[in-house]
Amino acid sequence: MKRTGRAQKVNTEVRQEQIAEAALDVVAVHGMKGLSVAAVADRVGLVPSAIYRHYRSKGALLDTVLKLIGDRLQANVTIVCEETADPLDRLQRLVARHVKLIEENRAIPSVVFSDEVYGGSSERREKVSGSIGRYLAQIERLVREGQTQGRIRPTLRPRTVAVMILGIIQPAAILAHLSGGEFDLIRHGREAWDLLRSALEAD
Amino acid sequence: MKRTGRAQKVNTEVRQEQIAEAALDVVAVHGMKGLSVAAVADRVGLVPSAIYRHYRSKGALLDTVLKLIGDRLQANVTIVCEETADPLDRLQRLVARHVKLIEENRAIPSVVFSDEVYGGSSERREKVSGSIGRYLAQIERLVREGQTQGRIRPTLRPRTVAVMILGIIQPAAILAHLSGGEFDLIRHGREAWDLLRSALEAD
DNA sequence: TGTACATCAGTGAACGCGCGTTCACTGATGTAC
DNA sequence: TGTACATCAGTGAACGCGCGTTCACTGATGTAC
Repeated sequence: MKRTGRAQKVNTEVRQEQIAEAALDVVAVHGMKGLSVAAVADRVGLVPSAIYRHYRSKGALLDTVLKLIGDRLQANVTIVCEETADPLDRLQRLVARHVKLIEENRAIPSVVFSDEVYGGSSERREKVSGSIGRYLAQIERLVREGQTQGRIRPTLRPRTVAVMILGIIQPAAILAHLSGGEFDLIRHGREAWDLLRSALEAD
Repeated sequence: MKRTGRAQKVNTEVRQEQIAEAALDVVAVHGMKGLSVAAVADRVGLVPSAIYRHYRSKGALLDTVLKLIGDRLQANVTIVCEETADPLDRLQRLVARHVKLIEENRAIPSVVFSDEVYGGSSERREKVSGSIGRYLAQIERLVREGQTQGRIRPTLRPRTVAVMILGIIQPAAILAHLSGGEFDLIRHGREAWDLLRSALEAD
């Protein structure tokens, strides 16, 4: 990542997005500990102080990255709802997309569960909490639809099911990372969903 | 946490444990970001440099804390195996104990999934990976026992089930923390286990 | 039982590194006339 | 179409804070004789 000569001037809105993406890349490679302003700047081909032309602070950059991630999760919900009408199929596809999103973006768990969020300002924690809450609410909605249509057992609490669906993906993502890619994320997603689905389906 | 006067001299082995416990406390209250040598020393009633009489470095302290956590997880497996012989009951009790352990020790997820482990030296990551791997292996063993006894469907892959059991607890723990204790961890543990159990049981 | 010495935990001052952030300056690009 | 000026992204040096770590010193406790 050598910088040679002066960087080209680029419109702030474009740079902001470049920088946020670069931050995700840096985390994917070097982990949250490696997420320094210098590293991000380097990746974009800028000097560290240049970052401050586009973000008020490192925290503001982090907030943007978090929003980016939240938006992508939300987008998946929209997409699967367009792909199929069947609630169980929607859930199945959502799991698959979530797994794929994390596979292609190894940085996501690191960022979302980082100390900066997890132990940081209550404001940032509340924002992430809200983001996850909205995602869960969408899943619950799908579950309820399935119950209305008699496809999912009506005695199940939608929230419990929604959190269990997160539970298919999250530990798997962490194991995949810790084990250095030895763990088969996609396979687990498929098998765990099949198992959960059999428990959800109405007789 | 005022220190008044010189601290009492205490045997190293005792101090080491005090310090490790103090570290867990500090993380529980202030998160991983708040885990400084100074904060830990303060909690024990020592001066920061005194920590180095008992640990070679902050990293060595962290390793001890990780071992402490790993040991407590392992202990739960031993206990539930003594409490009952039925594989499904063992698993159920293990889930309950795991949930309780995290409820009483909010620091655990913060430490285990911290950047220091997650993005840190591969050596530390491998140690934690091994710890979790061993825990999973124990759960798999219980699942296999259940299958041998015809209580659990033989077509299920033990590893998938084991990871799903982690998946009951882990996202719940994170939600509980992020939402500021609004999320009912124990209730989720119970309901999610009931749902999973119905999917596991042989007809 | 008393004395001299070794050991070892605790102390406080100081160091140094990493890193986020600031600031005066540069130079390119767009705009007004 | 050309000139003067304003705007704004990029630069590099410097600052300062937090924090892990070191080190010479202290003083209590245990041990040898």
